[in-house]
Amino acid sequence: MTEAGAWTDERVELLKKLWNDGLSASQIAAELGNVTRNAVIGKVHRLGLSGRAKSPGSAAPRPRKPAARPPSHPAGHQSSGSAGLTRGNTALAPQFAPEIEAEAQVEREPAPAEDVVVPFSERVTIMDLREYMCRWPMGDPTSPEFRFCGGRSATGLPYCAYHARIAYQPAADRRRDRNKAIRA
DNA sequence: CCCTGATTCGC
DNA sequence: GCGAATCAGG
Repeated sequence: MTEAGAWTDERVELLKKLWNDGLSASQIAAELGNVTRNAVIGKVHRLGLSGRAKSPGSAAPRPRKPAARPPSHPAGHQSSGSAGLTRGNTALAPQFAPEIEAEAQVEREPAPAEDVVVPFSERVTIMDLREYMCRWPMGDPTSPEFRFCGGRSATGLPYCAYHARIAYQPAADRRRDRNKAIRA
């Protein structure tokens, strides 16, 4: 039986596929199993796959990175039960170019408040809004009862995963979560 | 608060 | 080669 944390050809190929598909390192790690997102990223770099969705024209400035690493190496604290690598599996937004209608004037629907998807307890006012909270508007902004979704927003997104989908509605809906029943 | 990839460096 | 720790950013 091969080691679970070994990079076999199959795993490497799956890694390439998923990485090329736009999945995040943590998602790939969760999909592969028994590996951390760091391991995935490390392997990705080692394979030379780094820089997936970066600006090709602009060379990323890579000055110096002190990377001060203290001596003590605790290491080996991957709790979360045993093999359950299911922490923040937040859906990330695919990198698609926002369609801009320069000629046609598209009627903007006044973003129907999907109060049904967000419990009242989760809603927040602008006062309680944090950077990591979904800014999906709910209700009439002029109303004192105006609230925001307040859900956990994905990285770099103003909305939570759910509202991000509604807001952008990508042409090609990328399947995010896959039913992984293989967890015997 | 949460996450993302990038990099370093001991193993 | 591997990946935890760390950095830097969103």
